[in-house]
Amino acid sequence: MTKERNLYIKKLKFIFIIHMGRELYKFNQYLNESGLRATRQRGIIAKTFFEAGPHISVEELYHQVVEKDRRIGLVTVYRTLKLLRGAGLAQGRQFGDNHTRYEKTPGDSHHDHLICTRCGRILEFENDTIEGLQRKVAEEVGFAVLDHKLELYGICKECRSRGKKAGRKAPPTLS
Amino acid sequence: MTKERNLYIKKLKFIFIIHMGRELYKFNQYLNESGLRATRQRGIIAKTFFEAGPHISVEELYHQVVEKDRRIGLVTVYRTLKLLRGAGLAQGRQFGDNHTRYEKTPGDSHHDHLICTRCGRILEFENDTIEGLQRKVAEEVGFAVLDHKLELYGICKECRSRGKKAGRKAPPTLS
DNA sequence: GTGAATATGAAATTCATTTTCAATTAAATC
DNA sequence: GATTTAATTGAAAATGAATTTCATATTCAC
Repeated sequence: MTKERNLYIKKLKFIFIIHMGRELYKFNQYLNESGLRATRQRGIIAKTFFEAGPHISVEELYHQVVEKDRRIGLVTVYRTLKLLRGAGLAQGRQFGDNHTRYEKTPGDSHHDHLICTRCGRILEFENDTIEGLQRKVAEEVGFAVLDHKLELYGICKECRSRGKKAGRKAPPTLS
Repeated sequence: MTKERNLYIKKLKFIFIIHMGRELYKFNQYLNESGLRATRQRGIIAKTFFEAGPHISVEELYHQVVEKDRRIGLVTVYRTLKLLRGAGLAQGRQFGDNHTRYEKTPGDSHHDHLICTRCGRILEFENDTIEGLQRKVAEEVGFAVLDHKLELYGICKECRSRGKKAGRKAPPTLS
């Protein structure tokens, strides 16, 4: 009976890991390798983070987490985000509004941001030519680029057409 | 006697303004136009700022200011920097180390940054081709760019050659 | 010189984030 | 399954960059 039971438990674990998702699996791997615990709270927070839209703030993530488990504290969200950063699964970004935004670390790709200063919307883009030129610029001064940030601030398409509709009036406040 | 005296005072003011420097003059203009006072503290702080090296932190600016006038408080430095920003004469920058750096707002030009993650040195660069491509990328999605930030993080020339000299040893700590 | 209103410095406060501490809990071991 | 160890948690406290409050000082128009 014991062999069958162990086999049954192994099957359960296997199904659980498959069901978990790749990023969550990676996070658990990181925890194990680092001698850290895979707690319920960390699981919920990480899962919520990986399912969240891009550029989520701590406050927002906390709200989403609390909907799943009311006992989780804000501190634990901060701590788990720090771990996710350490695991290379999350990156913090600051777009000048005092609220750090978190996004999943891209795999092998890298993207940059267009930030609408009117409505706060954040768009992503990629351009290989720009990235190549960046590398070239850096090499000219003997600088080895490891990472970069390119942020374009302006008015998005929607706000622009909204501005036209409003005519000469002040644009709507979207604070 | 009164006419000669007024003429003499006008001459003094003229010489003072010439001696002041262009940026300081602009700051004073901004203060006047805004109905704000041109105080001794603001003058010292602004002058110190305009004479300081690029990418100065608040703490550093405060230290330099205090060497000129010990009675000036840190709060006044913050306040004056805020005014300088409002006047379009200063810009704050965050390179991810929790210390806002301030630099003079460039006239009609714009520059970007190379940041050495090892020694903290910050270099500036400009590349018109990249800027043109940025504008093009944005236009493709109907985005009107007003401002941008391009930051390249990596290892500077000096740290790279220092790394070679150190051979297999850990590079020197420059914190 | 006068006086209204801005500005200052010190202390207090705010806010995003981190640390402390007592209690809880995950996971290794038996 | 029971025990043990040490990581982890949540609440409260603390940190640090930046801002606000408040009584006093100061600028600048008249």
